[in-house]
Amino acid sequence: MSGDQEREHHPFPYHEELSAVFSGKPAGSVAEAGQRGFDPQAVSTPFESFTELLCGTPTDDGSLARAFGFSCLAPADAVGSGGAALRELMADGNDNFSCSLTSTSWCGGGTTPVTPNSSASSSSTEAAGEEGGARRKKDQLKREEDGDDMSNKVKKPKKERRQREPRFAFVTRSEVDHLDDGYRWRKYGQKAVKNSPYPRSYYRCTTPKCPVKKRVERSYEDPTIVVTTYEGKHTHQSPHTVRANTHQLAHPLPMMSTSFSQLPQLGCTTQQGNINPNAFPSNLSSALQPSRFPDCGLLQDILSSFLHGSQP
DNA sequence: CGCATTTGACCAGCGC
DNA sequence: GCGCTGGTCAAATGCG
Repeated sequence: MSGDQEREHHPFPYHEELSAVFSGKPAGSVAEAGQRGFDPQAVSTPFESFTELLCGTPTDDGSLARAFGFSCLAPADAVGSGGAALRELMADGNDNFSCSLTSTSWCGGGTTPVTPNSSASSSSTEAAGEEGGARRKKDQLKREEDGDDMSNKVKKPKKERRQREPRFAFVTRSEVDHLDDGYRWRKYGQKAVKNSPYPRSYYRCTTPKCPVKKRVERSYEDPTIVVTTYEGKHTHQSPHTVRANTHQLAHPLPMMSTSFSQLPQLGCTTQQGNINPNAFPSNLSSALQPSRFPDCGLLQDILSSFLHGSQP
């Protein structure tokens, strides 16, 4: 595929979605900021606390944030500093970076649909371009044959503008695209990502009425880096958590434990946008008592597994 | 057969 | 207003 050559050069496959998550700002505005070169002055919206972000608890006491050594996944001004740092880190192939969970490979617990290296598909914009146009015509023809004209078709009622759920992202070094995080996901879409040969996949939690969605995409500069963006809050317990509880935590979240066995590598971005690789282990255990975490879903699983791992 | 994935189209937002 | 892009839908297909 020659799409790579046609790519505009970017120091880093920056995705506004990710920075939106990091900044707590709506993607659109962050995208703007990104296009303007991460002007920190332009980004002043306070972001939510980490726990608020994850659990929706307004009564956050900030302990988690302190434990992480930063106010959230990224401070507001990190869209400027951290965002740039993020790019540099990614470009350098640095293992430590803002809440990146560096694992050499994700040992999915059996149910992981392993997609080794999403191929450099034909994707890109050309797929949606001429080819897409042809397909559209084809589909139009098909509809006409079926007597199904769009003009006659009773269109679905327009969806009212949805409010964006808080999002956060995990940047993981992994060989598989879809990381098994204990929840069950149904893939509902895939899109070519601009400037990247790797498509972005869209997943929805399969639990009825659970609004959580996630997007998974790879960095084109470092295909081993997977960016998983979560949106929303689980309205249920992780099936895996239930299972783990059933087993009295004899082997709590085995797959997660495996994946996070390299947590010492895990770094956090501080308020200054610096990497604070030591923030996790020392502070987390004191701040992240299980009682502080109601059903936070994914991250609870992750953190609890981490805590169990660090506090045998 | 039921559920998950694939895939092309549609729709809305945004920038120009 | 137009084109581009991200996000979603839903029919077709695959798989256990």
